[in-house]
Amino acid sequence: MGPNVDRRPPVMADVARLAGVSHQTVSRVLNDHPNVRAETRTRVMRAIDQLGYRRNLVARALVTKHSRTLGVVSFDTTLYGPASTVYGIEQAARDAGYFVSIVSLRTIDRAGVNDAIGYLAEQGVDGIVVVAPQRSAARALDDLPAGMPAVAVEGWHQGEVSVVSVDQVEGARLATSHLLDLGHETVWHVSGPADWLEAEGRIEGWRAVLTAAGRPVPGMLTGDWSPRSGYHAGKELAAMAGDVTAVFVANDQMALGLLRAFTEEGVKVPEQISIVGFDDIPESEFFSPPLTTIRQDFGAVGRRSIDVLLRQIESGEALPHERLVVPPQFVLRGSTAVAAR
Amino acid sequence: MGPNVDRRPPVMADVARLAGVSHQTVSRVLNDHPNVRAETRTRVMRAIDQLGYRRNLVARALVTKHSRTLGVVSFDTTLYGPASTVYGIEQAARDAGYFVSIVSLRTIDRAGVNDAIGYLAEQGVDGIVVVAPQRSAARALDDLPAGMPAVAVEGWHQGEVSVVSVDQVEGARLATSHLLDLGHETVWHVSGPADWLEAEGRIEGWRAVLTAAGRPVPGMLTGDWSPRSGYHAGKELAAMAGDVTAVFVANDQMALGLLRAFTEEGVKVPEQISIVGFDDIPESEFFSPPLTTIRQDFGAVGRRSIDVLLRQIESGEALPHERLVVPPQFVLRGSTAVAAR
DNA sequence: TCTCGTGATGTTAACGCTAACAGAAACCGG
DNA sequence: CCGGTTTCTGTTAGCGTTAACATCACGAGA
Repeated sequence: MGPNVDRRPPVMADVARLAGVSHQTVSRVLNDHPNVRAETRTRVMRAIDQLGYRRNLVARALVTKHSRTLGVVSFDTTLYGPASTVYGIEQAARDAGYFVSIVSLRTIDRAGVNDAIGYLAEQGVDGIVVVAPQRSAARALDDLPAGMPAVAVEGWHQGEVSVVSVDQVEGARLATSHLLDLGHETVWHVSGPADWLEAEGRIEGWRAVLTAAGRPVPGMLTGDWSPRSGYHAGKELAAMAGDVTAVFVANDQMALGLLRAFTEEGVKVPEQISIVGFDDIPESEFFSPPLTTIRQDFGAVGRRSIDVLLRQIESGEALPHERLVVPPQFVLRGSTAVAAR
Repeated sequence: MGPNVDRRPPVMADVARLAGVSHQTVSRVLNDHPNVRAETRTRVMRAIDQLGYRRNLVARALVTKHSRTLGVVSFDTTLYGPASTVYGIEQAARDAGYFVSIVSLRTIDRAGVNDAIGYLAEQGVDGIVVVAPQRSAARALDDLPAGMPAVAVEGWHQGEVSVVSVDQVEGARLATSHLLDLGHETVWHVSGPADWLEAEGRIEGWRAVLTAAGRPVPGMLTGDWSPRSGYHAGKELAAMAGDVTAVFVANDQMALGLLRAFTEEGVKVPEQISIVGFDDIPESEFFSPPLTTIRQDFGAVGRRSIDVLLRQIESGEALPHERLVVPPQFVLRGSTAVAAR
């Protein structure tokens, strides 16, 4: 057989031998070190692609102490919100030259988040993004490994890490005010599950607007984000037909469930009841009627969180904790109308 | 200050010193080597959590040549299908003790997929899953680094890798046959974009059933998976009202667009036109009317692909290429009805 | 001409871990 | 009670890279 009998992938020393230089010179070429003669550089480059050499980032990470990998801990990345956020994170990270290692938790609790963070730390990530939309999960950030740069997304504002999130309270304000402006006496709310920070923020904003306007605050229905739970809430609301004229639903999927229930019960939207959702999922525009909703810019959240994290990593120091808020946007469509009188 | 002045994280040697053993013994404890005295083991364990020691998997990977990390290359993980598949992959991988490093491509072409695979290879992943739903992307698998275990998901059946996918052709058959069984003369089709393997499979199954039944094959409309493109297709179809009585739409999101267009044009579903979708996204059950569709078990696809990949990795050999097919499932709901006569 | 700085390269020593071998202690049957 | 096996532990040598320092050649300024 020929000279390369072994199928072992080439290493730096092989390239060096072929190019007639030392392995350190090869390293310098690869890392764009300035002090390399142009001719030497091309000779090395030629050797590199003659051998099909790829550098071993594991070995590199061992000596530099930087893996250029970021860890992401998330929850049910099947949902539109988390999926979009993680996508934004991944894009931003890759643009900055970082890899992303993901752990998607099935259930989200402090222990689970802690384990995930632990694994990622062992694996040598340079920093961690935790998408922690639940209070219990957010608390896990209190016991991060010392010195590990981290950022929370949609998390809690208190504690030892920076947080990036959409302004949920403001979004709920926009939704509720819009309905009040249309002349509705008050606005009902179908909320997300307890313990979810987003659900809490939306409740807070909704309640604040009603209170400020001196309106009665109706009892609240609680769902679990799923269309099915929205459907059940819709059935209840339909039974109270006359009383209810406006509903702010904590996400678009539940709003779809409401729409379905109302259709079945012969309640007309927006003629009898106005509905505002939250998220602006791609489907919302094509509901019947098209859904008025609050858009969250998940991509921006992902990008901002990587900004914050990389600033921490690259400074090497423990920077003061920031709280970045991405504004939500009101999207007017066909599910809301002036209150009937 | 006390004895640990430096904030450098502890290494194996520190544990060894504290436990009064050699670092190798610590390694043996960590790797569950059988030949360690019980008492020594507990002494080491005590030292480990006294110091808060975590092993450095980078160093470990350098010597073992295994990172226990899998690479995943995917495309637009914001869509329900890819998101669910990636979720399934991640779950299965973690259950098997592997990490997952993800690259989400913005646009999917051969060069992009190749780059992604290259990065992952440098990073030292033990194997790669490519979610390659487009012909062009699937072709990138032809030039994988030699000896790199890999599996394609929703990919092409030909070439040098194993493939796991849902049986698209069969799904389309189920949809089309159902409509024919209801007495419709023929079935129209709104397909996915050209070059997508799933779109092609669905067209093939649809056409096969019509041909086999001796029915005319109507002209086909082409969308891009988005609700909006379905909406446009719906407008066209509505204009041909009398002629069209049944439509098989290549995914649920486009079906939603059709539904919206039909509502606007006063076309009643299912009374005037029956519709079958594809995917069974969580929203479909709450469309108006609830959508009859074909369910894809994305989770199963993810799990099977990890099975195949790990078998390759752990055997260490180039196994024969498999083609695993996950059956689709017909879901009857309210958007289809017996043909009007 | 001599020195000194600078640029280009080479040499050596880590990084933190596991593999491979070596040695010591304990156990066994004849 | 002795050779041989088994069980436990230690020592040494890498894995493939970069950092730090050493070396060498060359040209500029005195």
